[in-house]
Amino acid sequence: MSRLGRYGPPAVRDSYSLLVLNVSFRTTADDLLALFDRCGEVLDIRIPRDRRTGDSRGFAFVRYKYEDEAQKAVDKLDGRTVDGRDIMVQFAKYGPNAERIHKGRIVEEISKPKGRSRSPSPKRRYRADYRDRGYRDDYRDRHYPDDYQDREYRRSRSIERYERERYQEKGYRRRSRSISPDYDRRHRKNGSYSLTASPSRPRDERSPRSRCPST
DNA sequence: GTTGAGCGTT
Repeated sequence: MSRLGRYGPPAVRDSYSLLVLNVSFRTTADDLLALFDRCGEVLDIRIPRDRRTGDSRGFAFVRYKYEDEAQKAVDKLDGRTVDGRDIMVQFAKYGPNAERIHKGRIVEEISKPKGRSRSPSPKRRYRADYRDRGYRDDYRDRHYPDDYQDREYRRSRSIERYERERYQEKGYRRRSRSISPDYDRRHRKNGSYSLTASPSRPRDERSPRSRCPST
């Protein structure tokens, strides 16, 4: 048991990970570090990115060293507005937290009645969904776990809507031979609109306020 | 350029 005091890298069981949801897509780990570091000793912050696009998925993982600091961060930073979005901080289902954490969702399976009519997956996703959206066979050819496809499916929903609206809008413009004068003015350089105004944003320095006051 | 329920890399 005694490893001469050398425990190696910080194990997960020795740290407490927090899940930060509702994070803006452009929020980086550095931004979160500036907030969470004030509440305690942050070991590391990881922001999972999409394997295809590489963009942030909208959530991050903040790993604290002590539970009391992590709990304080949840109580203080939970609901705080970051980058224009109110983030949601809660314990992640990982490490020692997964055994005790009841926030967000029930991890235990005791709430699963067997006698009652079980409710299987009401929504069944076929690969046709991906093909319908125009995805290549390269992606569906790979064997991903159900969890992975589930996540990808949820993410693709927003993209699907965006592409659909964009396509419909374009088709409408195309079909419409006669363009309304408003459209012409909007796309005409003569009509200076605020949309093309110089986005000179004053670099407002961040005010280092102690979000987590010392006990 | 967009979107918004959730659980992750070495």
